[in-house]
Amino acid sequence: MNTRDKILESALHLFDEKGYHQTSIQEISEGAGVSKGGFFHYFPSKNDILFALQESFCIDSHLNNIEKVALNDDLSPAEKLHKLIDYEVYTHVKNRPNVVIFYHGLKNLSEDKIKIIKEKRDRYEEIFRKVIRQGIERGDFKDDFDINIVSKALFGMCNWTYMWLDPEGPMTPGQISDTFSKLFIDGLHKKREA
Amino acid sequence: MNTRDKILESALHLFDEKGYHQTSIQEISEGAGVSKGGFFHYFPSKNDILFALQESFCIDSHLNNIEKVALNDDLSPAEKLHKLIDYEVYTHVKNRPNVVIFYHGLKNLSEDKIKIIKEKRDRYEEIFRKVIRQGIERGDFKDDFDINIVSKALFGMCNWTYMWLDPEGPMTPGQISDTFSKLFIDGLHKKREA
Amino acid sequence: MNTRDKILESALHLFDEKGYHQTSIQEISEGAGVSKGGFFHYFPSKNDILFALQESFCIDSHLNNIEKVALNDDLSPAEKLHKLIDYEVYTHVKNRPNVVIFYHGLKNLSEDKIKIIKEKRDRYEEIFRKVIRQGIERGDFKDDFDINIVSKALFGMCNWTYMWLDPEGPMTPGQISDTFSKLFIDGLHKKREA
Amino acid sequence: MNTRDKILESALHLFDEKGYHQTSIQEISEGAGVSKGGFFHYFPSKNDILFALQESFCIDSHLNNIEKVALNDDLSPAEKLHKLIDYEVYTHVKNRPNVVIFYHGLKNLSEDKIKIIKEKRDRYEEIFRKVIRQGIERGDFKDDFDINIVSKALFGMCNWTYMWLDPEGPMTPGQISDTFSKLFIDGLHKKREA
DNA sequence: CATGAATGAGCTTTCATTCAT
DNA sequence: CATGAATGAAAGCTCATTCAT
Repeated sequence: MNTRDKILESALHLFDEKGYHQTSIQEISEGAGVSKGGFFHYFPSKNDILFALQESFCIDSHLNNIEKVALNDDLSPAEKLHKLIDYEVYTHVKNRPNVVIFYHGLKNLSEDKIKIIKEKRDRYEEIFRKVIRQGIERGDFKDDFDINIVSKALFGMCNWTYMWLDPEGPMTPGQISDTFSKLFIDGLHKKREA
Repeated sequence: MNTRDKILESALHLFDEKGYHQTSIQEISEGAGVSKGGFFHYFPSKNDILFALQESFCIDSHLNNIEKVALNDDLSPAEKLHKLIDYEVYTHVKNRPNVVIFYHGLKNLSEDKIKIIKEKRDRYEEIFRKVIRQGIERGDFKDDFDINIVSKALFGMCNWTYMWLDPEGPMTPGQISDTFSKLFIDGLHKKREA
Repeated sequence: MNTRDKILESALHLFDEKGYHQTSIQEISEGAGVSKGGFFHYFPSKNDILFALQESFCIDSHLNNIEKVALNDDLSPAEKLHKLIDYEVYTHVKNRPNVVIFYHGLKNLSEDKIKIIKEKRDRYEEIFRKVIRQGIERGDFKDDFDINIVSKALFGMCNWTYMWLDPEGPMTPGQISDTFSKLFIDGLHKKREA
Repeated sequence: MNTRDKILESALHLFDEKGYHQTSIQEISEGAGVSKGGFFHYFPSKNDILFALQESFCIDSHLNNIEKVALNDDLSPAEKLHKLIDYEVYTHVKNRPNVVIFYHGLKNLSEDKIKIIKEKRDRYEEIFRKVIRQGIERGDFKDDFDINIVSKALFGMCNWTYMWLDPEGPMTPGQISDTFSKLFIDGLHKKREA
């Protein structure tokens, strides 16, 4: 691994553990085995490394992955949603540090960088909303919901995992996303009237 | 309002806006109309004010309020849950600054203080879990769920609101908690087989 | 002398000796017998102390002093000029550090502060120009000169002293300003044709 | 232009614009189109480039040029002085950056280098003093002046131009040196008694 | 010749905290 | 009670310089 990546990795874990502002460049450098001056050889400022981390995580590959699911019309909306929830929970568990930074480091970026990240985030959410919309239009899902609130509910359920889920613990992402899916999709489905 | 409370309020809003570490005692003092030296008359350290805020929010009144609902056996588990979700969303919207500090300021406290807060938080969650358990035992709710995951899903849905809900915006807490309740409780209910 | 003044004095002499940028706040503080933190108790930034020095020197008392000479019509323009040159040289020799900062520290100030200082400087020069103009109008001085160039020549002659005059050396300000006056005023006077 | 000269030129203009200490080797290198490492191939340290600039300007050609004037005995002392003042003002206007560095960069050199430069500067001034001495000895100039003060007055007048003269402005060096010459030489001449 | 990675010392500034008054 | 002077540690960052390639 090259020095630049060592610095990125060191920063990633420290930002996750202690937060952006509580992490000093001193610590990042030490963690990467470089001098403080060395840090600035690769990143013009502390803020830039935060942005680099945001970008490296919220890469388009994630968007592509979920888009592929959303466009696969061999699947029903409910099945799509199940897969998306799987993907979401799995990604969160496997990339906890990135997720924490993604959601809580945003406010430490400059206006224009925030805009860039927020746009990507919104394109991401839109894919979920679209699938829910499909389910409603097909008559599978209840039609008296505000799609926006529903999607926020879904993201809350999934994203909150980083607050309580111990990646070293016994629960697997699969168990969790199964429960989430059943709960959420059943909640969404129209009741089958007797 | 006495000086101590003025300091607490000033700190509360600054911690919410800028975060604990990004807020200086200088600013807190100015916001409260005291000198920097004055601050230390009321709180032995910056950290103590954070703890004071945590305690003042997670006071037992909240616990009492939701316990009263949980113990009111005129209500079915589903009805109880609806009321609890209402309470949760409403509390979050009306006390956003406290909530933010409650969830994200925790890591800035010392070990022993963290323990005190976490215990209260767990007693709170236990009330929700108990109601869900009642619903399962009564045969209303599905019985193939891990209660812990279900309650985490519920809290995620509700707590995440502070990440997206604009208290000045057009959506009312009522709208949101209604959607959340319907979604969640329907998801929980056993399907009525045809 | 109070702490603030000690800091100002320490800075004044260091800025003179080594220049603004080559002087660290560390050194200023040490020279004043304060901690580095103490410096910032009195001045919000390094730049502010430079401005404070500029202002404390280019106070209006200087302007008033030379204006009094310029307006005293018991004196001929030549006599006024002699007195002004005396004042100029004397002030420069007695306040060398201030003068150096006044002329060479200007570029380190922010735009708006530069403007404030430059205005005062121009009001100062205008008084000299006015006296020269009087001499021309009275027919004492040559009338084929650009007053602006003449006044710049005068200031060059006088101000350059800080580059070569050793205040501890044997030459007195009086000697120097006498030579300057005779040289300059004779050069200005119309030749008495034979 | 070879790389070494490109570096020198880049440094010259940056030192003039921003001062020696405010200019980084980074900037000099960029301005010259070399890498930072490349800089150190041509100059062992930042200070050496300053000295190189001093030397390259205060080269002996200037000394030779004015010496030629001083030794040309077809000219009267007054005529010599006029030509010297012309040369001085013209050189200053055409080489402002060098002049600034020459006068204000001196303090950033080491003791021994300062000595070398100061000696050259003094040989330069001595030529002016010699011409003034000739004028006195020939009975043209007043004999009650300290030659040293007079020559400093002359240099002050001429050198100060870099503080106020805009090379892009409307005034030509010729206009200025004419005024300076008339002013100074008339001031120096004995009055023609009626 | 030339590069750019890497260093270490130093800079300005912030800030929680102490303490004499 | 309350102030504000004063401190010391640490922060983010700059920069001249060295050196392996």
